[in-house]
Amino acid sequence: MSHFNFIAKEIRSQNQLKQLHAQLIQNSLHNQDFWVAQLIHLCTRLHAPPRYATRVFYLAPQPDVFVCSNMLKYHSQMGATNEVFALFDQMQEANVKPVAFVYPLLIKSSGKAGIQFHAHLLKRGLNYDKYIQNAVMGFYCKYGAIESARELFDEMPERTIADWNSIISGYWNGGNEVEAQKLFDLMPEKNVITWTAMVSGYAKVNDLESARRYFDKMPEKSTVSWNAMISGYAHNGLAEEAIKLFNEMMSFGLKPDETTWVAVVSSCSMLGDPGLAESLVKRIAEKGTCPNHFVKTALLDMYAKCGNLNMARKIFDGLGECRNLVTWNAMIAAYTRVGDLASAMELFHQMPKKNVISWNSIIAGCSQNGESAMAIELFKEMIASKDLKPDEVTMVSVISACGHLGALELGNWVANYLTENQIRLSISGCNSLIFMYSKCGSMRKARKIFEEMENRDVISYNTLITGFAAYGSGAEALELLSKMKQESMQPDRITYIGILTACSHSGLLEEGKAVFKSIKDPDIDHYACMVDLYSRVGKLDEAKRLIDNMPMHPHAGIYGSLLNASRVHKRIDLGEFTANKLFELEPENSGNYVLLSNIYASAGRWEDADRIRGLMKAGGVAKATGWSWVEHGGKIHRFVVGDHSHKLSDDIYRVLGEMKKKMMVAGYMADKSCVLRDVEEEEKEEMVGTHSEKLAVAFALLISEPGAVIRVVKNLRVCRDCHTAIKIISHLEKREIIVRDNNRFHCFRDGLCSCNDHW
DNA sequence: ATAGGGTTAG
Repeated sequence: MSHFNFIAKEIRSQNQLKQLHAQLIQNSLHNQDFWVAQLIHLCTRLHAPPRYATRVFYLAPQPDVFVCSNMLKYHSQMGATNEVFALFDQMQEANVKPVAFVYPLLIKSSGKAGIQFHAHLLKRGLNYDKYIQNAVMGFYCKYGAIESARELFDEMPERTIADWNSIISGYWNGGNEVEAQKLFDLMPEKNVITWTAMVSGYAKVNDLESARRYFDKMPEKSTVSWNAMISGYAHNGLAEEAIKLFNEMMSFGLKPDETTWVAVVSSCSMLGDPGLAESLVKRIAEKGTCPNHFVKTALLDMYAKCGNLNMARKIFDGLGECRNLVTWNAMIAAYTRVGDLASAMELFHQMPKKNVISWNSIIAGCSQNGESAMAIELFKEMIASKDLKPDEVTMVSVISACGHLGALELGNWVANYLTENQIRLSISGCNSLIFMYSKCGSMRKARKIFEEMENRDVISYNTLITGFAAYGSGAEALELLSKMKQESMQPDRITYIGILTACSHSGLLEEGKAVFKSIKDPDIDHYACMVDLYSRVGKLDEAKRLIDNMPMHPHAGIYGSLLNASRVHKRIDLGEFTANKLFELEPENSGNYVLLSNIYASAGRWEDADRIRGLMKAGGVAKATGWSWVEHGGKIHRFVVGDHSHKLSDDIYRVLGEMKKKMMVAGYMADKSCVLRDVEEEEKEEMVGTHSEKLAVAFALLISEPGAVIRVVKNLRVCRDCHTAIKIISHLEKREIIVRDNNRFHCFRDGLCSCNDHW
């Protein structure tokens, strides 16, 4: 027996555990209470799967108090509350009198019902066992009832170091740095646990300098202390620091344990460096550490973030019964990161249990992969089930989805949900609200959120500036820039892109030039904005000169502005030049062919126009599919050219027909005669009017209150024909129509559009 | 037997 006892202490992996198990069977020791208790103890230490642990438990014909207690501890560690209490009931039925140490476990497992359990213990007079007292205190700390914990602490006739440590951790738990510090200074005697609690406490409130100060001052350090410091760095995104400290730990000849590896591996995930990942895996193998499921999950995440999805999936599959919520969530996030929503969705539906992070992962995944409507549907599903409360992360994704859709009704509903459910937003949460209102064209509300924020970061400014830029409010954008300077907030490259775009959309040439001059290191995007600005105000030769003199290679976006301006100003020479550059840079973009063809057409050079159209067809260049949508009744109604899929399709076409008739009668089509020349039937159909924009506007006319503002969103640029048509509709129907395309707003009122585009 | 460190989402 002593021989096996020695072996038991050396067991470090589940495989070794199974070997020991086999040996016990050979020696017919496997069903003795002592050994069953030992095996269960090892299951707890090694996080063995529940199926195995349960099998071991049933080996004992009549489990004694130790077998039961160890099993209870196992269940407690696995968070299997039901099993903990079922076993406790069993023990009472079998008259196995629980030893004191079972009670702390029961308190831990009883969750928020622990308070009743405490009463139960008081009744039985068990309250004065020092372990139970400590456990009750720990319970109060865990659920944030720090005052009750303190009451117990103060009433204690004598306090152990463990009691001091518990109460200090309790204060750290609630982020109460001051009180934790006070008690630490008051403590008559401290141990390594006390010091480590201080390190991890400061790390928790993101004060890594103080954490490090305590870490360096510690009279002795355990592996846990090192882990606390390394994880502290990892949690705060300081991956390099974490790895540096880990190397230092190794140079002291200390042995890293699983927790160390978890922190180091997760730091490596942040860096996304596949080479580092590979060397790390090698080091883990060299050290002979057998990765537990924490390490494996961290490795899974690391492989996924370093681009090796196959390896990640292999670990996921290999984890089998050890898969938990975190593993599933990590794998789902891995798929959404590469845009594989189908696989992510499949896993999401397969997972046996979900938590807030599961929902957040899938909602954010949809939101970031262009499936905003799906993100909102999932959110509705989440709150309908009522067993999980959305948090700020959920809301940020949902708010951002509303923004992408331009769905103001939904956005307002979500904002209401925030106040009703008292979800506080941090800076980035408020930023997402600014983004949402900006994208919905509600600049007044966007500004209000901005102004009511207690603290703002550069992203707050950039988001609002970008909003004003899209809305064509150059003056407001410039005002924000000077406000930034007043408040000594440093503008970054995004700020300047926003400001220059704003100048461009408002035709503020001199202001734009001055800002451009003030940028220290303008990059290619700033040049692109300037080319756009010159182009829009009609200074095409200056735009060309800027392109010729810029210190970097121009990209497609730069020529794009100039090509469009060449069409507006009928500059065939520049149009040909820029179009040819663009055919080289992005041969599959149909827009460039269409633009050049239109330049020729407007000059009456039909043969050239046809030649370019032919070139496009020969090159197999397909037009990008455009769609438009309207928000109504909390739903998104989407349309494509010639769409008949909508429920109200017949009515929509009726309204559209009426519009067309009115337009024809009023003679609006006259100036468009050039486009109604000899074209193919299919093309004519498109030009006359079943564009997605027109269908969306017709739908909005059909369902909205008379006189109400119509809001339409288009995924691509609003096309020229539609622009003209919507102008006319706004005049005929006396309606304000706001159309948002991929980068700006067109506000149509009484036959005019707010944008400076010359079609 | 009680107290300190762990993986996932914006």
